[in-house]
Amino acid sequence: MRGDSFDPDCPTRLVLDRIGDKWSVLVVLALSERDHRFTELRDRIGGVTAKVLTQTLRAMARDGLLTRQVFAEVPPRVEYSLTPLGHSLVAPIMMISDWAEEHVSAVMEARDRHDGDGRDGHGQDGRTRDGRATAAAAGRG
Amino acid sequence: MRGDSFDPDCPTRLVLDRIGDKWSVLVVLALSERDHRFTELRDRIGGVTAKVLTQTLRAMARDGLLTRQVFAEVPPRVEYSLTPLGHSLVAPIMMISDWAEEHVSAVMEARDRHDGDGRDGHGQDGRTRDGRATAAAAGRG
DNA sequence: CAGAATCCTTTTGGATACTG
DNA sequence: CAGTATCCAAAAGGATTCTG
Repeated sequence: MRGDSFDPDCPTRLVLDRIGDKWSVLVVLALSERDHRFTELRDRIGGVTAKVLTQTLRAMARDGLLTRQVFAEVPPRVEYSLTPLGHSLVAPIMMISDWAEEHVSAVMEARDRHDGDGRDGHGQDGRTRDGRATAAAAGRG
Repeated sequence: MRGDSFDPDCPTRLVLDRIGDKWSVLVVLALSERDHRFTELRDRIGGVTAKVLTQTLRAMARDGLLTRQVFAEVPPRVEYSLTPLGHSLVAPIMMISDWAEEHVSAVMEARDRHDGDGRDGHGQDGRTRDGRATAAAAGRG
């Protein structure tokens, strides 16, 4: 048995929440190659605001995925790097990322197909279009 | 080169958004073993409301990850099953799920450590506690 | 059973201004 | 540079009620 990600009380859910955050994924990917400082991360990821990036980084640090090293220099410098735990997450995340990049066109096509589908039908979901799927029509009570 | 998940304009982001949705992950896991009808899914996943599950399923159907087969019976029956595209997502998602279940304790410990850390310090982020990290303190302005 | 509709609370997240 | 603080708009998400 693989587990109880299905159990809402299982802490695995919390972990999935963190991984499920899209920014976390991008942060892991960015840090997997080299460590970055704050602005580098923000610049690299693009589309993320300082506030959200800060939140993401804090949460990830709290979960032991990365460390935050402050250099008391002027101008200030803060380096973020993955912990071993964070590194262990790189491979799984890369698989997701790879999947996304590989199948993005298929998804977009499916989306177009679905969007343009409502024209002739009433936008249900295929399959019932020929009425063939109406099985039995009985139900036992 | 592995890609531009970093580019906010790249549709890969949209895909990551969908995958990043925690409910989608659980739906894929549930459907990876057998197809489910609506209530089965809701029951299995637990913690999800009908509204949110519906939204998730619609979005996933739109993206070609699953199909929704309506049986015109009474009582109504709707079966959800993964498409080949959806099936191709199972392996990557299982890796994530596996990671979560394997490292959940490490994450929780890190979280506890971090939470209890603020007692003696002022809750910054370690590393600077011994003042050792203050490098150079010069900066060339 | 499988949702749709409505309402409402909570969370998320962006823009802006400010700080050490 | 690396954030923090504040305000505010948008979206997510839950509870409830209703329907075919």
